[in-house]
Amino acid sequence: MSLKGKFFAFLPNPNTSSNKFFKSILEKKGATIVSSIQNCLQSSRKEVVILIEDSFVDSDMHLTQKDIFQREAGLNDVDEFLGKIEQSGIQCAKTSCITKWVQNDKFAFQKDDLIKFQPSIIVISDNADDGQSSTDKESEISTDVESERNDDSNNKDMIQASKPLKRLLQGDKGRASLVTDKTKYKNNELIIGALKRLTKKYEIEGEKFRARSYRLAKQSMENCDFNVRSGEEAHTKLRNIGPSIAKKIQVILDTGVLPGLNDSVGLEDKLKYFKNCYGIGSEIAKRWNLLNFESFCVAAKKDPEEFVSDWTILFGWSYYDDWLCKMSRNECFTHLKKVQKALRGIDPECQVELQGSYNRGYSKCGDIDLLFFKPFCNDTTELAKIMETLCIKLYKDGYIHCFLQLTPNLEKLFLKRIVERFRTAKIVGYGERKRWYSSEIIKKFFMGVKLSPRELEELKEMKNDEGTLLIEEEEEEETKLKPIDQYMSLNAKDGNYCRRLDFFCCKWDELGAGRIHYTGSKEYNRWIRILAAQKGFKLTQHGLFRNNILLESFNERRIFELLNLKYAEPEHRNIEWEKKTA
DNA sequence: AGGCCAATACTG
DNA sequence: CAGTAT
DNA sequence: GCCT
Repeated sequence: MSLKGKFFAFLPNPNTSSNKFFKSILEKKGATIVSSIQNCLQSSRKEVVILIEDSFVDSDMHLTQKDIFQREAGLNDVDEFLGKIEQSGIQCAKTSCITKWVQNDKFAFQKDDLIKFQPSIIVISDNADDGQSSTDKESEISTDVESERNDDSNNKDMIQASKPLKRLLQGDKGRASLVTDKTKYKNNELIIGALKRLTKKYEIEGEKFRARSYRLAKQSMENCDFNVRSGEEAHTKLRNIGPSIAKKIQVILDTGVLPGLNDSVGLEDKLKYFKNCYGIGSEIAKRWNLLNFESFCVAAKKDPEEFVSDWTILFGWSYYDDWLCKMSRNECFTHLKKVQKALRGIDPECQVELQGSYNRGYSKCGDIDLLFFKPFCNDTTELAKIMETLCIKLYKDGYIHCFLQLTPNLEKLFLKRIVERFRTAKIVGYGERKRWYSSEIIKKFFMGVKLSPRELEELKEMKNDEGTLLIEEEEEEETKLKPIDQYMSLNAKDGNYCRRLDFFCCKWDELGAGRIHYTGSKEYNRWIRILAAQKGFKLTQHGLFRNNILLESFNERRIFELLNLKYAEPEHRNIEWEKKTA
């Protein structure tokens, strides 16, 4: 297929990342991209095709969400503009037509590809129910978005929930007051600190809702603009502070220490020791603690079944210290390059991107999150196979040191290592287990990897990336594997740490939603999804929905727009950090 | 007394 | 389903 | 653990 002599223009915004990508596709085929839409109108060349982003075209091939379209395209009057296009006879199609052309290797319009400009009142006569309901839905959406916007500007729903978080996105005014409020009241600072620790404590113990209550109480304290003098005062004047927390506040004010917490610090640490191991969550940690285990070796002896049913715990134990240790951005990037290079030899069209804390600009990353996708490919099974092939290659190259999930193919390679770990742990019951793979095809790969000594040397010689804006995180004192458990350790003694590497894949059509999901942070995902739910949407890694109807999944910015949010760069999706730098 | 809850994928 | 993970 |  050659597109020589053909002209294309993208609307409403030619500079989105997806459109940039589409441009390069068309240019490769010989097409010319018209940057200014005014130009193509003036010259009134009929060979121009205008490509309009799918999300602005409804099922009847009419333009919807005109207000947003107008703003994004930088137009003064959409209707006037559309009139001109119609007059000149320029063809308009959905951007996704490119996908069709590429797949069929043919540039041609089919019957319903072209966007219609005549308002079709006729639709109703055909099938009253269908036509009616679908147009109803569209108008419902746009009016709702509209009314949300009005609400926001009146600051109505801002006061209700997650006030500090909303303020974060509101610019500098809110931030400044947040800071001055905070530092003025000494009592409150003390109480907030205590509530924060209690929240963390209950999170470790897996007490989801109790933790939530403390979190909400903490937020109330943070938004409180007077000095709290008694527990009773806090209870009556603030939301989310009930009798129990009020009582604790009173004790803090009286004695300066928080009740119950100092006593249970021991418990907290014991649970943490187990929970820090990959594969151990709050439930197993609690159980082992109740059984008075204080080390993995005791657990291995007295509760070997747990290790046989979830063998990944063995590797969590083996790499305990390494996996708690964070790496530099440079190292993260080196891992990406390594994977990318291997991927080119397997499927050059497949692409891979860093997500997670790296993407959010952290100077230290706990793991490497890689997202795989392939232009126009919506077949995750195909992606899964590519990833599996890649894993096999990287394992044979000595880069991958362990898998935390297996397919039959990977099991063949890796079984020896699992057996070796069981022997070292002196656990015998593993022989009864017949298979160690979970399913034929897996779509997420979790593993442990190490750079080669040579790559590590190169890394050391690299310049620091201090020049860029980096986000530092306060260091937490790390728990170390106890000496008694060291016999299983495969932790680095030479500075070459084992790193956690995750492969995810994503359908091409869901790239935007997938990026939001895997970029995180966890807290940000929670926050934005609650917000979405409050506005009647549902946000997942597969897209933004309303009444289970997909509204958008490809275009990241548009998801923000539909939620009436300003686009947040990944660096601004870090809740704790945003608060601190406010 | 019962709801609150991010939403989802994978394993046994 | 519970548990752990992202 | 707080809210309804």
